[in-house]
Amino acid sequence: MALLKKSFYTRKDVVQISKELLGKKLVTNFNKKLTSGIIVETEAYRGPDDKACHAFNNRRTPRTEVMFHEGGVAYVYTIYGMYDLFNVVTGEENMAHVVLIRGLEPLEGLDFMQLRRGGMDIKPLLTAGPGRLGMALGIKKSHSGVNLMDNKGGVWIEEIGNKIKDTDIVAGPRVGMSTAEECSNWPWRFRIKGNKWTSKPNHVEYDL
DNA sequence: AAGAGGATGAACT
DNA sequence: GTTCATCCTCTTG
Repeated sequence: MALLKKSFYTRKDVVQISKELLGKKLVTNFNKKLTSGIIVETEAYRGPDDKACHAFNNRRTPRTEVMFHEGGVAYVYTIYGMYDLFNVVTGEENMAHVVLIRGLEPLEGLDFMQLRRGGMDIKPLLTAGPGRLGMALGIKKSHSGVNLMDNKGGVWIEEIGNKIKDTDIVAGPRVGMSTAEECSNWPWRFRIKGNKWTSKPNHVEYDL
């Protein structure tokens, strides 16, 4: 097992990190239930100048506080009352940069994922979409702030030598940005081209 | 195949 | 009281 190191997470360019997270292996291990998958879709959020980010303009609240932590921890929050979305905190301390994980290709613990998803068949709907993959992996809001660079918190990310080339990545606008105006058009949503385990594109996408 | 509406709760104003 | 970085089910064509 090769855990991603701090030097990966603390770089300044959250968009670059978003692209590099594609092809990495995300693992959870709660109560001896090991589940894992390849990250196939990500979305970048940049606090200081990104209206779509919870921490826009460096706004600190009890919820966003963890985003200002040094890179390498998890940021998890509940949306619409029912879904816990998993984000990776990046950048140096006091930089509110995060990457939302939106799609996962299942690798291990498929049976646990199915159980957590109500006995659903093994098909893309099992883990395509941030709410779905959070549920399949058993990630909850209480995991916000856990360290991703060791396996003590039950959540971590591994390097498995699966390098994704720029030509295998497509970019597109982000989702759910009704109040974010011009920021909603920033092409900061990345997916592995042709991968079936991602959520559906909502707009035109283009090659890098 | 595509769209509408409901479920549901925490954070913020 | 309003706002959500969502998902699921039920409807229509």
